Amino acid sequence: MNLNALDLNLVRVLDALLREKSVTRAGEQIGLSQPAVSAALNRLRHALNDQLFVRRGNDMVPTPRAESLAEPVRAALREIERAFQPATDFDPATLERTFTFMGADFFSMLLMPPFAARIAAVAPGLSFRFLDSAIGDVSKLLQEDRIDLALERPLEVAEWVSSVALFGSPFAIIAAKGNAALGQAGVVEGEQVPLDLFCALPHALRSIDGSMSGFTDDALGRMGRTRRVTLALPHFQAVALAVAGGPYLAAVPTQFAVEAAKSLPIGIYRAPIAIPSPAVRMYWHARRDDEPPHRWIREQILDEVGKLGFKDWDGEIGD
DNA sequence: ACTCGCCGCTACTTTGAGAA
DNA sequence: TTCTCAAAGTAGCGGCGAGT
Repeated sequence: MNLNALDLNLVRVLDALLREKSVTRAGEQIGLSQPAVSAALNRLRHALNDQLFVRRGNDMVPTPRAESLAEPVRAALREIERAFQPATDFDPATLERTFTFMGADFFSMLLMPPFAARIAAVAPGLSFRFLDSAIGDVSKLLQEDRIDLALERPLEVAEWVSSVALFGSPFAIIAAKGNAALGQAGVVEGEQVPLDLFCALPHALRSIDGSMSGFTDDALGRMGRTRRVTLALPHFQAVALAVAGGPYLAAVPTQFAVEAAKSLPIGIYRAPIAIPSPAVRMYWHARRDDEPPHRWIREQILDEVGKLGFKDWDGEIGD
C-alpha cells in the first residue's frame, strides 16, 4: 500500500464508514457531503487496494479487510485525539460545567441527592441535570452529546459506547402495610409471598414504554405462570405511591424498596420465584474515556454507589 | 530573508442522471 | 431510498519566480 496516499481525513472517513455502514450517515457524522465521502472511499480503495465496502441494497457491507481495520483505526484515532487534547491541570474546584445524566427515577431519588451534595462541596462550579429514561435511545443521545452518562440496566448499545457495571439490583416485592390479601394469608413482612397468591393479586409495574410486562413476567412465563399487571406507570416513585394506597404488589429494585419504605406505608416481601436482575450499568461515549472531568465524575459516581452500600446487595454483577 | 502574485493541484460543494 | 459517477464551479494550499 501507498502510505503517502493516506491522510488523516481518509482515516476519519474510514472510521465513520465502519461505524455507520452508510456513506450518507458517515458524512453527516464527520461533516462532509455524501459525494465527498464517496470520493474519499474511492481514494481509500485505491490506497488500500481493496473494495473495503460492497453495496448490498441500502447497506454498505464491509469486506474482511475493512473489518480487520476497525479496531486498529479506532484505537489510532483515540490515541491521536488524546495526543492533541490540551494538557490541562484538571482541578475539580475550578471546573465550570453542567453534566447531564439519564436514568430511572430510582437514581434521581437515591443517588443524585447525596451525590450532588457531595460534589458541591468539592466542585461548586458543577451543575447536574437528570433526564428520565423515556427521553430516548442511549446511543443516539450520547452520540448527539445530549447526555454525558446513562445509568441503565443492560442495553443494546453501539460499539463505541463504553460502560461499567455499577451494582446488582435484585427485586423485592412491595405491598401496602395492612394489605388485606396478604394479611388474610398470614404473610408477614420479610416473608415470601406464596406463588398462587402472587399470581392472583393485581400488580403495578414501572414501564417507560407502556409495556405491561417485565423481568418478573419473563421469570413467571418460564414456569408456565402469569400474573395480573393492572397498572403500568413510568416512574418507580409513582409505583410505590400506588402500592401504598392500593391493593397492588410490585417488584422493584431492593434498594428502592428500602428507601421508599422509610417514607411510605409499605412493607417489603420476598418474591416466590427467582427474578433475574442484571447489573445496573453506567454508559458513556468512548470518546470521553480519557477526558479528565468526565473520568473524574465517573469515579465519583462509582465511589458514591459504594458509599451508599448498593454493591452489598447480592444481585448479579456482570462483567 | 521575506513578501507577493501566479499557477497547478486537490478536495470541496451542488446538481443531476442513472443504478441497485 | 441510497448509492455511484460526472460536471462545473469554488476555495485552500504549496511551489516557484520576481521584487524589495
